[in-house]
Amino acid sequence: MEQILQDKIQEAFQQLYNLKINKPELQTTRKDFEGDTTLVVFPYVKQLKKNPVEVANNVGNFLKEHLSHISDFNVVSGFLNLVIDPAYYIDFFNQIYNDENFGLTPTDTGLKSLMVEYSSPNTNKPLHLGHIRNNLLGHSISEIYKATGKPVIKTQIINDRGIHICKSMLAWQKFGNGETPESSGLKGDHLAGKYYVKFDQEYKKQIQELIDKGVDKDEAEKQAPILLEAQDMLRRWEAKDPEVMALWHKMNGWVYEGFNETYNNLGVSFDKNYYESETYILGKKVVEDGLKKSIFYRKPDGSVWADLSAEGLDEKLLLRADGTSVYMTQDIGTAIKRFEDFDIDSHIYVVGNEQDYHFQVLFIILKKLGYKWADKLYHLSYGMVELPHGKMKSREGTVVDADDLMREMTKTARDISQELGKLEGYSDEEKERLYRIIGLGALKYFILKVDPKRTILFDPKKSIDFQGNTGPFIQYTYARIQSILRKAGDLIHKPFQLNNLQTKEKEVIKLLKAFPQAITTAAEQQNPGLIANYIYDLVKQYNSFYQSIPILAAENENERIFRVRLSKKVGDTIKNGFKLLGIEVPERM
RNA sequence: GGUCGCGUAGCUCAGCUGGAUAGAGCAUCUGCCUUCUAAGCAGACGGUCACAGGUUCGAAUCCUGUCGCGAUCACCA
Repeated sequence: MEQILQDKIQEAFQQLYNLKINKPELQTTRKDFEGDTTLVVFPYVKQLKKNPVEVANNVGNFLKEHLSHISDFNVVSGFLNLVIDPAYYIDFFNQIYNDENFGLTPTDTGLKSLMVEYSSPNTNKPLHLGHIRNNLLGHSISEIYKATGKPVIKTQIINDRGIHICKSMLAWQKFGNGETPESSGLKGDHLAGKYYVKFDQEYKKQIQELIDKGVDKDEAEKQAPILLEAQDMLRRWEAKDPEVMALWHKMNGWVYEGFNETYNNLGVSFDKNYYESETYILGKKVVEDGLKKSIFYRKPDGSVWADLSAEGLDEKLLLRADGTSVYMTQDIGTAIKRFEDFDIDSHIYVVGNEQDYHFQVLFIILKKLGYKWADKLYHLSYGMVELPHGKMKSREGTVVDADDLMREMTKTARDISQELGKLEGYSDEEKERLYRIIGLGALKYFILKVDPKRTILFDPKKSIDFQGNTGPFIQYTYARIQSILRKAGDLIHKPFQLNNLQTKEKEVIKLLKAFPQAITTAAEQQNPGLIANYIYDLVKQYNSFYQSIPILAAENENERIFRVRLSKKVGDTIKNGFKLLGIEVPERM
């Protein structure tokens, strides 16, 4: 329809004014004016040097005459408001009604795959609130891309090597007394985290002892025996000392189990894991090749650098003087390996905005190295999650743990639900499942609806609202629709004839129509919030319709059938849209 | 100091490829359960879109500058 209308408008200007115009942009008419879609004629008036009202009227008349679906029009200054015949909406609705997957493109389009990296944890401590935003964004953007027909491979890079890992291993070895997840009842990642903290405490104690003995602070920080031990352990790790390797495998195993539990609860998953311990070697090799080709250069001390001053950036270190690799080196290796391992043509990194510079540099270096996919790499950068009293600091104990938070959300959902007492006849098991769906729905929606690049303010005490623009509000609407469908019985299968629509119904259909566009735009902008806010608009519009005109109370059976069907379609769209956000939807609540 | 991002109602956020009177939710206040689920609906109150210029028929939106907040500029990851 849009297409036809645009063509016709071009034709109108051609015939009436002999003016060739670009594809005109149409916008939805503001609610306070009559009409469905609006053409702004100001841009053309300028070229024609004519009165805007006159031009708009002429074009309006032309369209009304030549297009059957334009039933009327009105002109307000330079705005031409076109009224579209209800039959058009009814036709459209009937077309999409039976398509359960309306708006979703199947993933067998033959397109090449997209790889999405997200989560990317360190193996020395559990996941926190920041990871939750990361995971939700990564998972959701993957689902959104799939919905546009692009196959997606989800991956994470597991940061399983380095001094921080040795710190928790060492502290466990020294103070752990053989503690295991089983013996302590702690999740594996929390156990590792406990000893990481233990290391830090011990380290600080030793520094203080040295300072008391008269050693100066900087020196004390370098000399503390426990730090020297950790550094020694790292050297032994790199030399593949069997004892250290055994410990490393054991503790990492615990951590992975813990992570998997968190991922499962959060509803995210990965198709392929990369381990830093496996990819950093390739990075070193590539950098050395680049050095031979003079893409990089060596400083007198032996360290290797990339000169990016031509790009307006700095010099960047790629290999230390002792030949060991840095973060950048590893990421170069990892990127190349991924494009070798998989038939992909693009790649998204979901990583916080504190690494904006890192990725800017990484992409330029890969381009310099001649990889033609380098300009198909994207950094989905997102803002920090801040707490009311400031930033999260692990040392100050102000980190919000991911597992705790999810448990807390479920508890809040339980408390509120029990207060409302709506779940009679449900088994305890069903109830618990529902509390989880609602609690996590609240959390996920709260985080995803915000533009990724913005900093989020998260107040754990107030927890999360269940009213207004929230996940549970939308879930509730879905549950109510299911209730209508149960009561409506066979009504839904009956044929019907309808010639006119209420204004609200038209609004709801317009929104349904916009669903595919919302998905495409969300994918392009890598912003799940667009879908979240789209669904909210739809639900809001639908609710206000539903309340003012009880669906099953219509006198005319045709109308009743149509309203039930419209409800079903709205329900389907909520379900499909929420799936893209990784949010479940309840049959009853 | 250089670079990047952000600044919209008391609070949390939409809107930003320039369009009509800048929108929601929370909070405060007023109505609505004999209606398919009131976790809802209708309404009221609330704004110098940080500030100052510029571009134009038209700017929250684009450009420049200023201020404020954050990130980054590591031989950490």
